[in-house]
Amino acid sequence: METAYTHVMRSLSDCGSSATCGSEEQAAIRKGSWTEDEDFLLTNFVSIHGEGHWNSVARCSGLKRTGKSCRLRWLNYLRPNVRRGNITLQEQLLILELHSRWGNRWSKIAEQLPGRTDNEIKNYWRTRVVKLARQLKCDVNSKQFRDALRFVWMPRLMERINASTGGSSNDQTTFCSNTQAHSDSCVMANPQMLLEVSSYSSGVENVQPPSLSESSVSYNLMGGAGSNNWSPDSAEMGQFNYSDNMQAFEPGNGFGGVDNLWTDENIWFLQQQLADDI
DNA sequence: AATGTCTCCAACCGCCCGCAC
DNA sequence: TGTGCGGGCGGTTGGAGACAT
Repeated sequence: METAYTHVMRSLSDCGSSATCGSEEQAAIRKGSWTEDEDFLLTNFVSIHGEGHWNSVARCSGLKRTGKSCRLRWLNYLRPNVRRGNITLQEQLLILELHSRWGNRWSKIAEQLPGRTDNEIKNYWRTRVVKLARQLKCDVNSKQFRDALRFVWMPRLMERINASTGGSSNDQTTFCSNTQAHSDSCVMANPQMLLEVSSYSSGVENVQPPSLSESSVSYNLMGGAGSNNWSPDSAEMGQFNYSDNMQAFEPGNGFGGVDNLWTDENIWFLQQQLADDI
């Protein structure tokens, strides 16, 4: 029985004797935006021969493109099931979470967002998150900014998700640790979002996104005392500590007892950004 | 209306890794 | 074991459109 792989190899091998496969045709490599005709050619070629062996695809399809260019165009644009359009609130939340865990592992993050490409996520991060860090005049990789994401931005996203889904107390899940005493500061989220997060994370081999517990329903956003000091260790444990709530970001309180980044002006600015822009 | 500036994102680049030989 | 090639990944760039002046 012929596998997809052997089919591709045989097809491309056949192509090797084709008149359209001459190296002289590669003399002028095209760059820049793809035309409709090029998209059509590539789509047809891949639908017949399958993905992979992109240099051969470039040679044999008649496209005056590099293999890398063909691969990129296919993966980021032409491939079926590519999701286009705005990143949803749920997706934003997941990106922030996964980035806090994995850093700039865009392809790994993209695996958890069906239909989204690493390029798209990378662009989102650069245009939205890095921009915000720049406006706050802090490094995007600094602890201060990461704290801002975890304690302000992500809870804010969850609030907006709740608001947009119109959940009631019956169809929401309260995100509290079992030992959390401050019930008034628990974060609520719609189970649908959790299910989406859960489905995103299925199939991950070694590590699970930190948003999930074993049951995929309870989500420990609330740490114990002193939980405002985020650490990679706590993330590794699968525990997010979004508390001790927004008080830490109120003007004059500073944050984490550390620096002077969280000036009144910065905090006000951040909250305005999150309220208006996200 | 014309020009300058900013934002977003598609595409490119260079590095690295795995695999075949 | 060394080498070359293909493919994947993250970083960066450039152009088009939106917006401001």
